[in-house]
Amino acid sequence: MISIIFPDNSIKKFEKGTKVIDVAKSISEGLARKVISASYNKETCELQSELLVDGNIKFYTWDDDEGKQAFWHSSAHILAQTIKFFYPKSKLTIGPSIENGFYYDVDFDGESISENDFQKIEAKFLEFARTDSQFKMKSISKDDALEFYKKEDNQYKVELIQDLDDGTITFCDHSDFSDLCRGGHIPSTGIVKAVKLLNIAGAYWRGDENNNQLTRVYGISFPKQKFLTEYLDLIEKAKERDHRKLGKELELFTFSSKVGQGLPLWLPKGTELRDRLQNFLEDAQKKAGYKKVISPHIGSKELYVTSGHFEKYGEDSFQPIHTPNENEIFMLKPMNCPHHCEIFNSKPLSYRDLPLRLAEFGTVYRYEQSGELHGLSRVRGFTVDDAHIFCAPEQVDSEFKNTIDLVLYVFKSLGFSDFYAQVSLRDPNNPEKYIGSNENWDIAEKAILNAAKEKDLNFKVEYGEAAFYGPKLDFMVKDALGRSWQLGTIQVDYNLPERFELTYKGSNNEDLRPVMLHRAPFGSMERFVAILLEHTGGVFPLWLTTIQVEILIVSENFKNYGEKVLNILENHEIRAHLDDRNETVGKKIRESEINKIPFMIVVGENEVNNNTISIRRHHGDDLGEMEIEKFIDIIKKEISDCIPKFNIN
RNA sequence: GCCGAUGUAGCUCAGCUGGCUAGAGCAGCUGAUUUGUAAUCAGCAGGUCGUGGGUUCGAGUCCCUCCAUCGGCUCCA
Repeated sequence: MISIIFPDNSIKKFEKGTKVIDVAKSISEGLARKVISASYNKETCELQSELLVDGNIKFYTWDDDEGKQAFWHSSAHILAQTIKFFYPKSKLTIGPSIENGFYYDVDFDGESISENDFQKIEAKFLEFARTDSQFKMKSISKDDALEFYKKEDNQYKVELIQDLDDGTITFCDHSDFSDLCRGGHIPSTGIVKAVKLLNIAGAYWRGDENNNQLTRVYGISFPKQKFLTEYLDLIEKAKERDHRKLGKELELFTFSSKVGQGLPLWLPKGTELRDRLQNFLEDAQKKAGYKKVISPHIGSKELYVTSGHFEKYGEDSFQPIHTPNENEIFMLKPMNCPHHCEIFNSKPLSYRDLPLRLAEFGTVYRYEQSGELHGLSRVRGFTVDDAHIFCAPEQVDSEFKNTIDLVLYVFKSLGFSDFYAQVSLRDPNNPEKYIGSNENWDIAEKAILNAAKEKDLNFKVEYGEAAFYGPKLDFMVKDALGRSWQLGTIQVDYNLPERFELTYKGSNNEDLRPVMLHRAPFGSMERFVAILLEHTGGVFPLWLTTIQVEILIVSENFKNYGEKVLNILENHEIRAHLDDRNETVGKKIRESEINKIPFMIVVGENEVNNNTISIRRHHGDDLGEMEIEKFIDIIKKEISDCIPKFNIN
C-alpha cells in the first residue's frame, strides 16, 4: 500500500500501482470526468501513470493553468500528426505549449506551407482528435530512439536525443503517431473540440540565428467551440487598444517612410501629452534631489571608445559622422551615460557632493534591426528619462531603494499595477561576455537582489540577461496583446566610472572611485506612451489628458456664452476647448466621445437664461444642469484626487 | 537581419477567374439648415492602385526588384 496526500492535506491509502485516474475516481466521478492532467510529488504525470511510492497528488482541470498546458501540449502532438499527414517529408523538432496555445517547429524540407493551408489542416486535426485516441507514454532505449529518427533523417530529434541519458528517454504515442516527449498529456485526443491555427513564422533551431531556420506553426485549441469564439473575440477587442491604432485616431504621433523607419513624429496632441508626463517626472525628481543637465545629440567617437560601446556596438549602430577634417569622427548618441560621466569630470568633487544625481530627458539613436521595429514600442530614435546617480559604494543600497520607490510612484500614478520586476544577472557560463571584475559584479548583483526583496517586489531572476557592464532590475509590463515590454530600469555600473577614471575625494583626502546607477522610470517616452495608451485604451487620467472639457454650443447663437464659459474655465487652469462649428449637438457629442474627452459642456437657451451649464461625462453620464462654479469645484477636486503626489521620506 | 503575410483617396474598405474614363462611407471644401446629449441635407473636390521593371493587344488584378507595414524569430547598450 502507498499513502497519497491530497491538496487539503488529507491522506488516503491505495494499492501500489493504482492509476492516477483511479485515485481521482475514488474522490468523485465528477472530478474524474473533469480532470485532464495531474502532478505527483510536484512532477507532471499522466492520468494513466501507476503510482508506486508515497506522495502528494494534485489534479488539474481546464480551469487550471497546468491543465491548459497539458491540453495545449497534447494539441501540439495532434498538430504534428496532422502536419506529418500532409507533409510526410517534413521533420518535426519541438512543440511546446505556450501562454496562449502551442506551436510546433517544423523543417518542411523544401515544401512550403502558408495560411491558405490552415483550413485543411484544422479540419484534419479535428478529424484526428475525434478518433479519441489515448496518449500513451513509453520508455525507449537511446539506441532505439536514435534509430527511429535516423531512419527519418531527422537530425533535430537525433540532436535532442544525443543530449539525453539512456534510460530517461520516453516517447508519447497516440493513434499511429509517435513523438519524443517528456510527458504531461491529457488522457485522449477527443477532449480537444476546437482548434485554430494562428500564424506561421520563422524560428531558428534552438533559438540561434546561426542555425537552420524552421517554420513555426502557432495554434490554440479548446475543449469547447464556444471558448475558441470567445478567445478570438478577445483578441479582436485587444486590437482596438493597439497603441498604433489609437495613436493615429487620437492624432498623437505618426511615422513617415521619408523621414525613416522607426523615427516617430510627435504630433501636437502627442507632444502635449509627452510634455505633461515629462513635467510630472521632473517635479518628482527635483524633490528627490536630481539636477537637470543637457547634453548634445552627438559625441566624438573617442567618447564611445572610452566607454566601450564602440567596441561592442560600433558595427551594428548608425555609422560614424564625418566632418571636413579628415580625422574628426562623431557618433550619434546611443545613450547619455558617457556624456554624464564627463559632466561628473568637469570639476573636482568630494564625498560631500555625493550622491550626485544628473537627470536628462536625453534623445538617443540606435540602429535597431528593421524587423524589430514596432510602433512606438521599439524605435530607432527615442528619448530616455535618463539619470545617472554617482555615489559612494556604501550609498548604492539606499540609492537603489530610493530609485525603486520613484519607479513605483510613477507606475502607481499612472495605474500600472500588473507588472513584475526582472532581475538580470550574468550568464555564469559566459563570463567573457561582460566587462568589469568578478568582485564588483558580485557586490552589484547582491545589492539588487537585496533591494528587490526588501521592497517586496514581485520579481524573477534571469541569468545571462545582464547588460555587458552590469546587472540590472527591469520593470516589465504587458501590452494589449500580452507581449512583455521593459519600462522602468535600474542598473548598477562599476564599469564606466573605471573607464572614465571618475574620482572623488574621501574624508582623508584620498581619491575614491564612485559607483554609477543608471535609471529610467519610464524607460523611454515612446515606449511608455505606447503602453500607457494600451492600458488606458486612450482614456487618460484627468490630470494628464490634453483637453479636459469640450464646450458644445447648441447653435451659433450661443457662441458668446460659450466663449464666456471657456474663459472662466481657462482662468481656473482647466484645459477646455470650444466647439463652435455649425454642427448639430449630436454630432459634436459623438466626436467628443470618439476623442475620449472626459467632460462635455452643453450650452443653449436654457443655460444662457439660467446662467448655468449642462454637463455630460465621457461614456454618457448626464450630470445635469449646474452653475459654472459648482462644476469647477467638481472637476478641480477630481483632478486633485487623481494627480500624483510625490513625498520623499 | 531571417521566415511568412499585407500595401487601392487623409481614414476604413469594395473592385469576380486581367477587359471601357478605379467605386463607397467617413474626414475635407462650398452652400443650405440654427440645431438639446453618439453622425442634418445637397453639391464639389480628392487616387500615376507603395516603387521600379517585366509578361500581355490590354495589368489595380499575373511575375520579379526594392520600399514600408503587420505576425513571429534573432537582437535590445
